[in-house]
Amino acid sequence: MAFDFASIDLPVKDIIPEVKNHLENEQTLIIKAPPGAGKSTLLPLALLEQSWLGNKKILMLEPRRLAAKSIAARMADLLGEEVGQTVGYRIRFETKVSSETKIEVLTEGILTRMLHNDNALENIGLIIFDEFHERSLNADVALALSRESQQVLRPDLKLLIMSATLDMKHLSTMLNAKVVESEGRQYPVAIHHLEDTDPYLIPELTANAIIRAVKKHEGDVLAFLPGQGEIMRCEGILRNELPDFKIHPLFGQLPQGKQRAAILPNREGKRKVVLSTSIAETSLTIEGIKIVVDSGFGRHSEFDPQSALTRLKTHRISRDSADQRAGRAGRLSEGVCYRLWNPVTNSRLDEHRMPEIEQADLASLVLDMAEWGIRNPEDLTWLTPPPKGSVSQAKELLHSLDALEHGNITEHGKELHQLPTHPRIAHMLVYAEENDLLALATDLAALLEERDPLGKEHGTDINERIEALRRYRKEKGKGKRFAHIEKIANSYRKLFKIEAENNYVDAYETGILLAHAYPERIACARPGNNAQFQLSNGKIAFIGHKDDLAHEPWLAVASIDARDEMGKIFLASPLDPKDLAPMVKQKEVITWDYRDGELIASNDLRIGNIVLKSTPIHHPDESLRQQAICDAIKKDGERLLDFNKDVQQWQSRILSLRHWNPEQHWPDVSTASLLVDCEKWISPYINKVKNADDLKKLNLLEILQHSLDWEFQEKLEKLAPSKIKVPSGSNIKIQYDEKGNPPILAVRLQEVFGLEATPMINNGKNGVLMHLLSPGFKVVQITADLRSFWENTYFEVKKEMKRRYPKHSWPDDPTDAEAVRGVKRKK
DNA sequence: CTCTCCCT
Repeated sequence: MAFDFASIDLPVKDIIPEVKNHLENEQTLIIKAPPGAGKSTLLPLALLEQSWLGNKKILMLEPRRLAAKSIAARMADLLGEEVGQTVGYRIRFETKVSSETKIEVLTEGILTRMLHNDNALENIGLIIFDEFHERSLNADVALALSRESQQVLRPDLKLLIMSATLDMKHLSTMLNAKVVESEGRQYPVAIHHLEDTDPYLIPELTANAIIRAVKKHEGDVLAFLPGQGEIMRCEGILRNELPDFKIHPLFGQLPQGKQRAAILPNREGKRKVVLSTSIAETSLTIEGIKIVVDSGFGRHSEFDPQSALTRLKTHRISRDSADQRAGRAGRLSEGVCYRLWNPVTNSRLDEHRMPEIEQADLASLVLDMAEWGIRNPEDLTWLTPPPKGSVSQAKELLHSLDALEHGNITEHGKELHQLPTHPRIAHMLVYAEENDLLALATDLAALLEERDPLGKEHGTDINERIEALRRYRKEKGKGKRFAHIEKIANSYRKLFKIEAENNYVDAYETGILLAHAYPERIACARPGNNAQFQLSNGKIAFIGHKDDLAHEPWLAVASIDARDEMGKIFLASPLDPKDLAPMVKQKEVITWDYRDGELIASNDLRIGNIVLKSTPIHHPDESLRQQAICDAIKKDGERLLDFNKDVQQWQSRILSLRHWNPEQHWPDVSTASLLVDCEKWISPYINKVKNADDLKKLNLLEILQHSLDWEFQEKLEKLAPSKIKVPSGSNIKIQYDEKGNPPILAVRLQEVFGLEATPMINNGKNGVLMHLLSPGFKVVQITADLRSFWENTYFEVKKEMKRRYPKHSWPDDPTDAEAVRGVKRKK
């Protein structure tokens, strides 16, 4: 285990003494180091023989399997050893460690597993989080859990967080940790901002920028575009415009051979242009790039807790992503980067990429926590807490899979948690085990977890993929894609100790398995709507007209993009409705029909939102009826109820007081919060309501006034009156602002003759903003200080008014004159 | 009728 640091020249070497020093005394430390500093290989080796480590091990977390393996290999190489001796690695279904191993490189999800087996991580002395700036869900979970372990069980456990660009302040405050900063090894990159692109013109404008850049500069080009579609269009343009260049697309779905061709230096001696998705930002490195062209857009999936579906979104990238992309031009020598956005847009970019936890499916996380005995993930300390909506969706799903009961993990839930996969797939595997369908389920699990091995031209039937996988297995075929999937399927078979099956696939068996993994995605053809389906979660989805599955009456959907109006189905299987019998529920349903604006009550047989049979009910249960009305109000109350001007003023009066006098605790009567809690105030008034007309007729102002405590009602009239009496005798309505801005009193100038100063409200604490109007109700002056107006500006205004309204009275001393409503003739 | 990336 001899290792000579003197022979190595990497920037991170300079900070090693400082890091050692801090770790002597501190439990948690942050290292900020740009890529290329050498931190991932040198630091763990440098820390091996620290006395505080004793004979405990170092764990280092990596976001990707490939990185975990190659970093372990590099470290072993530096020690002159094989992987598995001093340095080993663990990724899912693959472990290379021995009793000698002191440094284990893991992918991030593995740590959570290890923590479950040994909460205290007894033989671990240090956990290193590499590439923490990527903020993957698993890294955030790993940090939260190891912090918990450090605080509760293992005060001697040390944590080292390494990151390239990150919100260091937030991180170091939250972890109460010092930051050590290292230089990078990076050549300067000259950055040029061009004009903003319209997202629809990305391929054309990127192509233009590339064509101009290759004329001005030497070297190969790497361009970042959001996705496959844009890459193909850009490629088409460049093939015509730059015939002497080698053009390489690069994205995840591309076969491995073509990916390699894009990454490796080309032999033909032609200059090269690589058109890539964000895959080249972190996962793949292309050597020899001197020019980066960045469209400024990327694509990512967003989880919608409402439907438990994800959707792909095209978004502007964050500044740290943009910097990382630009840095790709400066790895070997000086470079240049063209950005398709202007300096103003640049100043408005988000600083950091959004942490995955904010927009991910949290089912695994919530099950993990439940296994730890943590009922609410919010109870842990998070860098970014998991969003409430996603947490409650996850809980709901886990309850429906019988993994949780009243928030606690069940025996079935523990069984699911044991399996190294998403709870949905685990649930499917357990069902398969009980129904003798495991061989099929393991093939299916592997296919569901990985990228679709077949292209779009193959349609959406997942059974075609299973058959292709089985053919591959039987014929010992080639093809990297199926090799990868077969490896995972095989790992699952080993787990369950079963043999592979290579015979034909019963599509209905696939269907019922999928229906167990994705019960809310059971789909029933919509009568009369070709290739459209009603999903059990309420959503409508469509499939290509020419697709083999387009005419199936029932589908079990595996993969779907939520879209806005209608989801698009990517993978599914035919389904035999007879198999669904155990999932059919009888339910009395009362719903608000938004189209006709009335309540409908029926006794239904349903699978989620798919109605199999419906019998009308004439006298529905009163409490269900009321609940249905309240649900409708919650969803669409702003339209269903009569929020007229008077109601709005009442709301603004209270909201203003809420701002002005926080110590009085005025209730939040904004429309949104009223609707959320509508049961509390509207219930007594809706027992006769049957339809939209009845709702509209409710006197909302009266109802809301009654909902207020008597004390508040009185105070409201005193502190924020709805009207003010002016000298002319008119009662003028005050226009309050819901944000607490000064309320407006719009009144004709002549009606306030004799009023010396601005009227005050809220016990004399707040003045109104006077909009003084001409006799024709045009604003002639806005003032918060009436006295000053009379003394200064009035005479100017008077001149103008006299000219335009000569028949009216415009006295010289307005504070002493008689106020008038209409025309008062001059004497 | 636009499919990013990654992980137990």
